[in-house]
Amino acid sequence: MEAKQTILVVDDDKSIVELLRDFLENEGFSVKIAHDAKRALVVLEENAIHALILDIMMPGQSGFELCRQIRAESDVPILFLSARSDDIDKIRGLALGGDDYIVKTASPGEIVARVKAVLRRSHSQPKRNVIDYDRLTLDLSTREVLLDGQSVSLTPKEYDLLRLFAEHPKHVFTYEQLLERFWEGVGDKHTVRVQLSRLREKIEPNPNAPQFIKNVWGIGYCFKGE
Amino acid sequence: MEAKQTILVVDDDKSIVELLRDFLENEGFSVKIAHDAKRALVVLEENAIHALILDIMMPGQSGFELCRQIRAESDVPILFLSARSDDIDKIRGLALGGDDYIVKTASPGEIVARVKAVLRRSHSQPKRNVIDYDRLTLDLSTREVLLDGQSVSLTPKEYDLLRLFAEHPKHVFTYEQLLERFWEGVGDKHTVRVQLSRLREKIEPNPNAPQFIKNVWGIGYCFKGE
DNA sequence: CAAAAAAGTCACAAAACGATCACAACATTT
DNA sequence: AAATGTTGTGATCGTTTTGTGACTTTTTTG
Repeated sequence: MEAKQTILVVDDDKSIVELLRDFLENEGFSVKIAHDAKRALVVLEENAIHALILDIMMPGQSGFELCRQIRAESDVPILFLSARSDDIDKIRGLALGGDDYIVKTASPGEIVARVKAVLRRSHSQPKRNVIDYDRLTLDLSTREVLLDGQSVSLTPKEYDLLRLFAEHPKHVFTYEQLLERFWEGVGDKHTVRVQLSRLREKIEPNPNAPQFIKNVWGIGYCFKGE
Repeated sequence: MEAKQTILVVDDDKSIVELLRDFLENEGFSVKIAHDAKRALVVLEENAIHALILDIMMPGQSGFELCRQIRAESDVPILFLSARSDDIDKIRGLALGGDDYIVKTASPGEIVARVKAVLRRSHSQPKRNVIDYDRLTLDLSTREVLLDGQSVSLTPKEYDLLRLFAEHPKHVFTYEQLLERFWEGVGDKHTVRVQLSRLREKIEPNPNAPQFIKNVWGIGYCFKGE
């Protein structure tokens, strides 16, 4: 007794778009098409879109940039589409807010399954804006951070960093990725270290033996959520 | 049923580039051009490239060096292009990460066939980010290494070495190749031995009788994955 | 079997890396 | 404009990693 769900497919490659449209319509989805980022935003505005499939590589504005723009306003599930699966590690590292990642060579069945999976997730969990670990809690809507129930006041950069880490536990972020994301690519590893040192000072029960933000030698940092 | 694949051709010789472009476009590939290494990296960054054709001899940075740089971040198939066929023997075994080698005098048909072959190979193996042997597991995205399920902490160099070996089981790497790849060509065989000794200490169940990294007398080392 | 060459191990020093402090530059608020 | 808070840079110190030399063990060869 469900209404038809609408998926927006964004890719400049028409053959891929057609392919995906076939798969998805066969499974009972309604499909909208956009061939570039600008058009995608328009379609998104004018239709009730339940999920997006987004090509990373597109002429003009990239899928990355588009994702960021969409995320600024909406939490609609986004699936990234990439030609090469080794891109996917890089994308995960960038933590752009994609909900899943598909390789273009994936089978029709797999693609449809992934789409259904993110839809299921987004339905059952109508947006969680609190990240909760044993002792540490982030409220994403108010930017409030609690350590053992006590409010901790973080600067903007500290909070943004912590949020990225807390949203991706166990993932190793390289210095380069962090610089890319928080310092527009210009800057020094040292800057990252100092910033994280200050963050630890505030959120680590014992900053000398960090529990949450761990260093990975020669590479970068990683968040451990128990 | 497949999307257009994009090939990046890197060669300073414009006539060769044009020739290759014609061949490949005739076969339905999309072709990008770069005349030097620097430009190639930019193009690679900005486009979804499915394979590279790389001239070995180029002014400035050589094809070797470029290949190494690319391999540091990606597993995109690389075909080397050389004027003389006797160069090619030298290149093979250098373990630079090239996937095939073409002589410049090869026929259009052969070149296209080679390109298609590497593409097929790279597709059928959708690039795993976990390398799994019976007792040893590498997670390429988190750089985590497990021995019998137990986490092993490796230094950056140890991990990089292990990864190379684990990715190319049964392949014999000479001291020279290892020095070339991990020590920028400067260094001593002794350094390699010590480094591998330390690595064995950590990953070999019995370091006195190595199971994974075996020595090849007088030549170098080799990884046995059962 | 002995000598030579290659490989392995250990210990120590040099180099690279990470954490922290202090201070200056910059932005924000009042 | 002063006060306050935030962020980047330089200096310093402790830690981890890595290269080198001395020494031992193993393998090859005559």
